[in-house]
Amino acid sequence: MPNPITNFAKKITPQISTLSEKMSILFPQCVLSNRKRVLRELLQGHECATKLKFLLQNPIISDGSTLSAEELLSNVERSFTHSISVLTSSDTEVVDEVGQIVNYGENGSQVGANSCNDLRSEDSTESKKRSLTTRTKDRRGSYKRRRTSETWTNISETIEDNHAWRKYGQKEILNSKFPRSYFRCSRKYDQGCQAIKQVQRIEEKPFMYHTTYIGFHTCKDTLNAPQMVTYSDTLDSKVPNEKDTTFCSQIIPIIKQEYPKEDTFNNDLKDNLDPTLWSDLKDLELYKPAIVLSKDFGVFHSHFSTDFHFDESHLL
DNA sequence: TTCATTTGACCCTC
DNA sequence: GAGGGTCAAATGAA
Repeated sequence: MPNPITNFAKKITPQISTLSEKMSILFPQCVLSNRKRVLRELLQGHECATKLKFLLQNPIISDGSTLSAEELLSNVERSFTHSISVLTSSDTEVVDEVGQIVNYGENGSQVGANSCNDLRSEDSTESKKRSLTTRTKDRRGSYKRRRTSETWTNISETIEDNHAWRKYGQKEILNSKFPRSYFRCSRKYDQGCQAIKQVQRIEEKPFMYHTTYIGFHTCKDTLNAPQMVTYSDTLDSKVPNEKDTTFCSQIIPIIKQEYPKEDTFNNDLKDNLDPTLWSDLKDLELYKPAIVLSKDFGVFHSHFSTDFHFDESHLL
C-alpha cells in the first residue's frame, strides 16, 4: 500500500516547479524584489518537499535530529502561503523578511512600513494636518482601506473555515435585514496576518452566509496551530428571533479546538491560495481524496459544499 | 485578571 | 451627506 505522504510529496514537488514558472509570467520587472522573495520561498518549500520525500522513503535513517514529516509538511504549506501572499499583494508592496508589507513609491524608494502594531498609515495631506493630540487621544476610524487587496466570496451554510478569527465590528447595512459582521485574523498582531473577512446572512436564505474574504492568511496557524477564537452565537446579536433557531446553534458552533480536524488540508489550501491556482491544483487532482492521510498528520480529504467565487478584477 | 465581543464614534469613499 | 469600514472604550465571560 503506497504511503499517502509519499504520494503527496511526489505530487507537490512538480507543483512547486509549475508555480515557479507561473511566477515568471506573472511578475513584471517592477516587482523583482517580490519575485525573488517568492522564488526563495518556493525553493525553501521545494527543499522541504524533497526532504519529506527522502524522510518518507527512508524512515529508518531518520535520527530525530532533522525536522519531522509534519514539520516539513507544515513548512511546505507555509512556503506556498507566503508565496501566494506576496504574489497577490499590490504591485508596490513588498513583503519583507518577517512577512510585513513594505510600501514603495513610484521611484522605488521606501515610503513606509507597516508593523504588526501599527498597521494604519496616514497618507493624505488633510490627515497630516489633523491635530496630533486628537489622533493620539482617539484614533477611531483612522484607517486606510485596503482597496488593493484581493477579495473573494464564499456562500455557505457555515462560517467555519478552520481559521481563528476575531470579531472587531458589526454594522447594520442599508436595505439589509441582517447586520454585517467584521472579522480579522486572530494572528493579526502577533504574526501580522492581514486577512479579514466580512460575514452576512443572506436575506433570502437566512441559513446561508455570504462571506467576503479580503487578503490571504500569512500566519502560521493554518495547519496545526490551536484555534484560539472561533465564532460565537452572537453573529447577528442585534437580530432577535434569529439566533435562537435550531439551525443557527448547529451551524455557528462555539468551538475551541486544539487542532483543526476535518477538511483542514484542502480548506486551508483553498483559503490561502489564489483561487485560480487552487483551480489549477484542483485540475491536477491534488485535492482529491487520494491524499487522505492518517489523522496523525491532520490531513484529510475534502469536498466542496460551498459556492466559491473569486473577484479576479483585483488582479487585473 | 485576561481576553473576546459589543457598540458608539470617527473617518473614508462615493 | 450617506453608507460602510475600522477603532477602541466599555462590557461581559471564563
